[in-house]
Amino acid sequence: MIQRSSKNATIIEVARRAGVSSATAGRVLGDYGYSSPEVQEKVRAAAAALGYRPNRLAKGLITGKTQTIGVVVGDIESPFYASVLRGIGDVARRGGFGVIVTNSDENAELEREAVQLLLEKQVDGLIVSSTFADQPDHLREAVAARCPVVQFDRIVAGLETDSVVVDNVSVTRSSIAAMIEAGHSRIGILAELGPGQRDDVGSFVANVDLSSADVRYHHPSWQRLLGYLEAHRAAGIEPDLQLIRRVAVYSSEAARKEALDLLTMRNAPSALFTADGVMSTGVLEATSALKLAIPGDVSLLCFDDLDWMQFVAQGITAIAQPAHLIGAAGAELLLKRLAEATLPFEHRVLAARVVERNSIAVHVQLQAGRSEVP
Amino acid sequence: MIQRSSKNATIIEVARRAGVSSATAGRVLGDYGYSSPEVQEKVRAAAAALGYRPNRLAKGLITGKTQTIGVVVGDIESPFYASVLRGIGDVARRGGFGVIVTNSDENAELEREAVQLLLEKQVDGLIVSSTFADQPDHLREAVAARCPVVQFDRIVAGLETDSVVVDNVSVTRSSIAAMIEAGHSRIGILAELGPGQRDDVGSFVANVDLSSADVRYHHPSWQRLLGYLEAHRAAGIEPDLQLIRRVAVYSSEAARKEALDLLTMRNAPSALFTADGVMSTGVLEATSALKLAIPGDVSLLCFDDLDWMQFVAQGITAIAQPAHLIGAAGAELLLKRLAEATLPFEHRVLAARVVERNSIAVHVQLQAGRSEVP
DNA sequence: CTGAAAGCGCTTACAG
DNA sequence: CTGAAAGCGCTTACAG
Repeated sequence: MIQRSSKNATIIEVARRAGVSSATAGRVLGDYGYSSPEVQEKVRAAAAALGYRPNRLAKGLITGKTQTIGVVVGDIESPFYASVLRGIGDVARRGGFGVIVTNSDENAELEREAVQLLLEKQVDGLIVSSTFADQPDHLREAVAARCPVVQFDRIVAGLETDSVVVDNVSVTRSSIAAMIEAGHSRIGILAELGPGQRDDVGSFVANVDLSSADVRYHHPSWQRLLGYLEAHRAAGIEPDLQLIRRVAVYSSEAARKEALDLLTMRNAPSALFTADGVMSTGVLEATSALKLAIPGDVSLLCFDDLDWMQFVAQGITAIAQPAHLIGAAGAELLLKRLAEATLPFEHRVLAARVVERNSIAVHVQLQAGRSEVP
Repeated sequence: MIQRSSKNATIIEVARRAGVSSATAGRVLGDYGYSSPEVQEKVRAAAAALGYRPNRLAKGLITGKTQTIGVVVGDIESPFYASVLRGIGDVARRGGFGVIVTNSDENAELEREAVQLLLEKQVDGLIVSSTFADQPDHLREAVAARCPVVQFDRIVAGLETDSVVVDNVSVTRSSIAAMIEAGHSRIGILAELGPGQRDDVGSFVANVDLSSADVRYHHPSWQRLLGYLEAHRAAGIEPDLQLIRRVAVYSSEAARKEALDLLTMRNAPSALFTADGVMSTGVLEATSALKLAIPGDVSLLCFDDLDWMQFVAQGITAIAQPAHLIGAAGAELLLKRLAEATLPFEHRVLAARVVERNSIAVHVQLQAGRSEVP
């Protein structure tokens, strides 16, 4: 009969009931050290009778391991982060780890507080999409405290951590190349291009070294711009700065305005590339206001970190980040490092998938030419 | 100068450096008991110099409080649960709590393991959407171990817990009433109606006591059927069992088949009510296959626990659960109980919102009549 | 207001 | 293979 008392039985009580020392009871219950089969049976019986439940706090205090991963995301409500968390959670469960999740709201101070809390809770490792560009002191502290960190989506330079990102440059390059091949020569790009770069777009376009390793530290939307530029240069098309729209803030309202301006300009683009889901939403609002059909009047290719399914449902080609895999890969890297601290740091690059409706290839779906804007 | 050593300083080292006892250092750092201003200053300086970071494991072990909430959801990737988690996370942060999140995949065994893990980690309380109908032993154990539980979305009967749910019956009743008022007399309903009821639909319809308090323990889709029934009875319409479709599984594929059958039956309904987002997806696939317009040929009202925005974007009226508020309310209830264990248990019922595009009212948007099915 | 001592529930050397 | 003792990093009575 399992005892359902209010306070949980301890190893000492189990030991007393089994007639052994607490060290021995600990060995069989904690599954370490040696113990004879007879003793094991007695202890387990006593534990079951008392409804013994191990206290992981005490174990963590003594072993220095809590079997807990701390995660910092921008906003758990965003489909991208939710999916990443799913991937993390699956791998963590298999490894017997718990996951503490915190939202940073992409806010520096909240991120710092979150990391602090997680370190105080003695997490074994941290998986973070950091909002910091220059001052990642809190992450340095974590590393210094021997708490391994895995970065994903965005990478802060100069930290000794593993990382997982999507190959933004190459997947954008090949997708834009397909648009060009389909007959588009004037392709607009709408991207946040917010943080992480001091340059204005013009000097970025003029000066960026496409072969530099620093590209990995650019924020995703800048990397996507890079892929856009590479595709144009490969095709011998000089990119028109008028077609490159920096929305600067992560807001569909701002994107809508920029898109309206882009679509009604003289010599308007025949196709649009949006660097993320919020930008896409802005474009859809703009085309709806202008009564333009998509696809048809305008071809749209959407790099989506939000809910790409809704775009695909509308016949729009979307580049879907493997968000679930990002999380799983991050957690795998972390668990690997927890198992063996001496591994060299790993920078894992995942390929995004191009997703289309009815399996129509990108270059088929895209059409050159569009009707006049009213 | 902050020391960045690999192992963290303890209260004992801070005390030594400050020239006080560890008890005193603990008092000022832990913000409890008395200490003179001079001592406080010395201790704080020493702590800063050593880069002291409190170990919450040790504190938790001794106080019995970890400042951690455990949450069990079906799937963090679902927009409904993600939003609930956002609400929980916000309230938890304000209260200085961390949140450990686990996915049950609506699987009994995984849910049991998750709760077990959370209890071993000594969470202060649990917020759970349980998949269990009859055997919530794991939740009983939690309550017995003085770990307060808050249930949401679905409620298991017979547990001494707080709970937060949406008022499924009344919001469905009034929405269906609006459909009836708009001229629909044959309204189809597509609902999972899976777990939690032994009855078949016919005997449920015949026997259910609408005024019974047990209604709160029905699963959401059964409650929504109840609202559907109430609206019909209030309007003096005898519900046609042919129009009530039990999909039984939570699958859009199954919903699509059922919807196809419903829409092509003799005397087909002029309007459809779908009890959740997966059912809605199935209906949209079916109407698309039949080349029916929505709204127009068919009026659709969707009770959505998934991403209602995409339905609204298509001009469909949706009933949106206040998922964010569900989470916040759940966390608030929990924190309240943690502060004062003797409160009576609370069953909080939130009203869902009816969301429409362009503020068109439900009864305007719904139109009677539909074209023939090919 | 401060300190010495005990203890939270475990695990870890170290003897036997 | 088992037990007595020490200790993880804190907090809590209890004296002073």
